[in-house]
Amino acid sequence: MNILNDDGIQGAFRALADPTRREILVYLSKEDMTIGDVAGHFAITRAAVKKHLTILEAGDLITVHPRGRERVNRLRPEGLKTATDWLDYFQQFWDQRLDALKTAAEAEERKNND
Amino acid sequence: MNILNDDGIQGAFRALADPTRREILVYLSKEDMTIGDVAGHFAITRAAVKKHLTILEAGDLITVHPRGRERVNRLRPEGLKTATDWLDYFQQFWDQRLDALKTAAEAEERKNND
DNA sequence: TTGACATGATACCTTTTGGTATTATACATA
DNA sequence: TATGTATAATACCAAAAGGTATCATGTCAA
Repeated sequence: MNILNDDGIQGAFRALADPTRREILVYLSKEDMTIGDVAGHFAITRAAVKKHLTILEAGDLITVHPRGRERVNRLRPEGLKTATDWLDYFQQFWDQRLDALKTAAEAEERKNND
Repeated sequence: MNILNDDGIQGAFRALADPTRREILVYLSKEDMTIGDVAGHFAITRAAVKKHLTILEAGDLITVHPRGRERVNRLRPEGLKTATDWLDYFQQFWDQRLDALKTAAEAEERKNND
């Protein structure tokens, strides 16, 4: 239970919950981008993009690097790993239980399909 | 971009965004539970738990099986795999780019730390 | 210095979300 | 059948989320 309550997980999953933010991560996976660059790919205002980037930064999924009057947003793979690690906890006993769960579920189905 | 826009991803990540729901998933990973069972572990009402379970079901993270007057909630590992697969897309080029990103980032740091 | 431009910061609006309270329905059992 | 129990379904509320509009700030360049 301690492993699962690590701090940072909430920020990461919160940031990942929005489709626009996930799409931003895809863009940033290919190249670093300024706010303007990112906003160019969406039909929302720069201010809205900025909010998304702030949430992504708060979730440690990106880092922001001032460069002159611009701010370059860069993917932070380690942050995404936080979410991956949490889900991997489940994978551990999927491997153990997946078959058992499946057969048990199917047996239940047959039993309950009256 | 198509792989990443698969349907179901939004439901899964939306469901995972709430800490109570993630904790419910941990409980369900150990044993199937009725709504009452789950509610027994939290300080919120049954109705609130029911809402969380509805969202988890909508995200295909659990399945619900009526058994008499009870409803048994069961983890659905395949649903969690939806989120894992999406994150794995990033892992692919972490492996390719992680070192490059790190060294590039450190170089940027040095360049920008005036 | 002055102007253009990229971003930051608020204020405000609407929708969604997490929660409670309440009432209704279904079912096991005495 | 009557009754207690498990869940369903609403209605409602407060807070958070996603968005726009607006104005301030900082920086590059002429």
